[in-house]
Amino acid sequence: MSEEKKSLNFLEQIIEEDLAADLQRDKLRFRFPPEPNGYLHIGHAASICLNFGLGITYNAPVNLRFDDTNPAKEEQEYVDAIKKDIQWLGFQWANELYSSDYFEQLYLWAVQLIKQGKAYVDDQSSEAIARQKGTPTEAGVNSPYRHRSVEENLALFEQMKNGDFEEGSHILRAKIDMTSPNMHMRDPIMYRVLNKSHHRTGNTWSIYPMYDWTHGESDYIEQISHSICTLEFKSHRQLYDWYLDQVCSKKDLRPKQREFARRNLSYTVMSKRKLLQLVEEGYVNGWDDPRMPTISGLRRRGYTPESIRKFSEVAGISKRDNVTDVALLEFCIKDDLNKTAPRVMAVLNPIKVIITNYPEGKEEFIDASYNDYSEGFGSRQVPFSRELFIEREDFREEANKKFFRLKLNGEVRLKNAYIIKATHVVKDDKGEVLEIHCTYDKDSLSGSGTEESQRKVKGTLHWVSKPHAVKVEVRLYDRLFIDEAPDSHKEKDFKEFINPNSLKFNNNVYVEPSLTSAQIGDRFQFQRLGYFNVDDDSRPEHLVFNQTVPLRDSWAKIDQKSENKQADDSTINEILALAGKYLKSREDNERLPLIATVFELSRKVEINSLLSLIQSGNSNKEYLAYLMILNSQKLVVDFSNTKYFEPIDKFIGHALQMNNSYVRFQAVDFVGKNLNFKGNHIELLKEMSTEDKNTHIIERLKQF
RNA sequence: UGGCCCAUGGUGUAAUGGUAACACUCCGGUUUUUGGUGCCGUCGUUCAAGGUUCGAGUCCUUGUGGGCCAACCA
Repeated sequence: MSEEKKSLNFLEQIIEEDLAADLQRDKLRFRFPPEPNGYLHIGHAASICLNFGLGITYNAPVNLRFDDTNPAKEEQEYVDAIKKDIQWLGFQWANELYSSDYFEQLYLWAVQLIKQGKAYVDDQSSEAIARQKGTPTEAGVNSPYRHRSVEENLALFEQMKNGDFEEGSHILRAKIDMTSPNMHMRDPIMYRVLNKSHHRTGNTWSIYPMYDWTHGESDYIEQISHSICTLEFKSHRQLYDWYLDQVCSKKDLRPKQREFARRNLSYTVMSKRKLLQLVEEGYVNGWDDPRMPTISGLRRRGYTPESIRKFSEVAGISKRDNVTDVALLEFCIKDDLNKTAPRVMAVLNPIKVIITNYPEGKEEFIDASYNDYSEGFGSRQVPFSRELFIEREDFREEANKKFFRLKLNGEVRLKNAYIIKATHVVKDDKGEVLEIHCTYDKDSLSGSGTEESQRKVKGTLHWVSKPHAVKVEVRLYDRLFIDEAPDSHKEKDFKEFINPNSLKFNNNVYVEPSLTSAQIGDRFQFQRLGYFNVDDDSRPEHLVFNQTVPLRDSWAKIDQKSENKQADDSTINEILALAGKYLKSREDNERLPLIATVFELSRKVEINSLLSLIQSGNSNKEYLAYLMILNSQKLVVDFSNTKYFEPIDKFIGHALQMNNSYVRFQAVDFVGKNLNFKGNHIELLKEMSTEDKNTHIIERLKQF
């Protein structure tokens, strides 16, 4: 019975307050106002899901309004792409509208303002106007044309409209206040002369209205109750309201602008200008390149509309600057596809297996479910024969018992098929394995119900029958940038952080024959590998798959660790627990013995074990533990060796900026003991030496 | 010599004066014919200092830090 009360974001709260005050529910109306000068991206999805979501929860209309007041940048191509993306996301607008629909009304209102002495034509150059405008800290001065007569203004504006003037020679300005602390109130431009053809109005106009003059009035015309935009428009609100004051009648609804923070995603850029740069300069193959954070790129990559809507929902809405971890987006698509994608088998890096006791020329068709754990997926027939492909990574001649896969004299289950045992290998002259010879247990067929089929074998491999296999192309993607926030570095161009390995082609992939009927856009889980979809470039004779996102691979982590490292694990876990206690304890007399124990234990830890950990740690506890281990190693390890220096240096850089003062102290202490780490963080350390909140840190910094 | 906005875990968001919560990430454990999924668990000085209050993440003041504002762009 108890219904979970979902908390409202601050915009929903504003709406609820308005409803509680005097706004009638049926007056609620929203809009999504893209400028058709680029493609929609995942940041826009936040706004789309917000506005259209509001429309759904309040059963209110949502208009799609193209903000097309600048004919120089806007194109029909973008209009079409934007409409397609919104529909694909699953939303339907009440009306498709254009700011340019209101050019006539806007013009009439402008004339009215001139007549009221609230707008004037300025003949100065843009440079002169900019100079008079002042700066955020200095007031502007009035234009010499500010006090023209109404008649003269009317005549000039008429000439502007008739196309009698050159571009840039005249503008219409609102007469507000050149000394306002808000730059937007310093006689803002309402109209400029632009002798350009517009994608909708053609050559009817040679004057075009500016954003501020257009947006609020368009909201008013459409009777939008809540005009939601991003935070950089906050300072425009005063002007938005001023313009509204000029035309709003008491009996009509007066729109309200409210702002929220735009959504940023780690390891990518989100501004249209930068995305356009990536497209135009060939860093990616178009707006819908699967590496792009555009809606069209994500769609081509294999993302579902549901996953993007879910992402927008869980990422939330607020007014704080943010960089959302791309892992959250990846979680959303994996979560969706895990429930919806059929499982099939594909081998990305094939090696041949010959089952020596399987009759030559024999083939059988095994009924394999598309999803073992969920109803309704159905099944298909998968061919099995004497020669198969498995992944090269799934075989080792020798391996320890943590390796659950195929090794010589070891047994493994072939998914949906038989248990096989590797007997020997055939190699080329370079010693590379060409064939793995195996025997199979003919009574062990999956699902046959025999005692042999129920045997527990530790590993299960995916496979493809060699004579039946279909060769396809697979495209593997990695993040486009190697830096978490590539455009946050003031001194550096964001393109310096482009990942050179963001796209890999693999033309030597074998898939099961059922996939020959796959259509463009179809999504699958390639068993044990990841989620893939059929790319737009795919043809029946040459199938192309995109890797949407890989499956979690916990083996990769285990495999990286040596035997030594695994022995270290328990020690490190112990230290981690102690570090947790340390953070929790309130008294120094609790902490001191903890430190002593940690240092004692730390000497047992090998530096190599630590290296892989420090690159993934992110909690205070982990940072503190790893720093204490590092601090105990001074005598044993040569930190100047670049193999150690680089990862540790990066780690220290992060640690110095952590909120927790114990973490910062340990990091500073480490630098103090190992001065070669000072170089890259010198600015930060200088700043800390005067400004850190913690006096112990400042004291420690004074020592070096 | 400015105006405005923001500050809660590694990340993103809740808590609407009354026990700081949820999700992701990370790290453990467990289940498993996907080393996937699922399930369980570990990890917090609410930026600082004052003030108001029986009680402050929340209200006030002052700092500090970050962001936005000087296109004939939106």
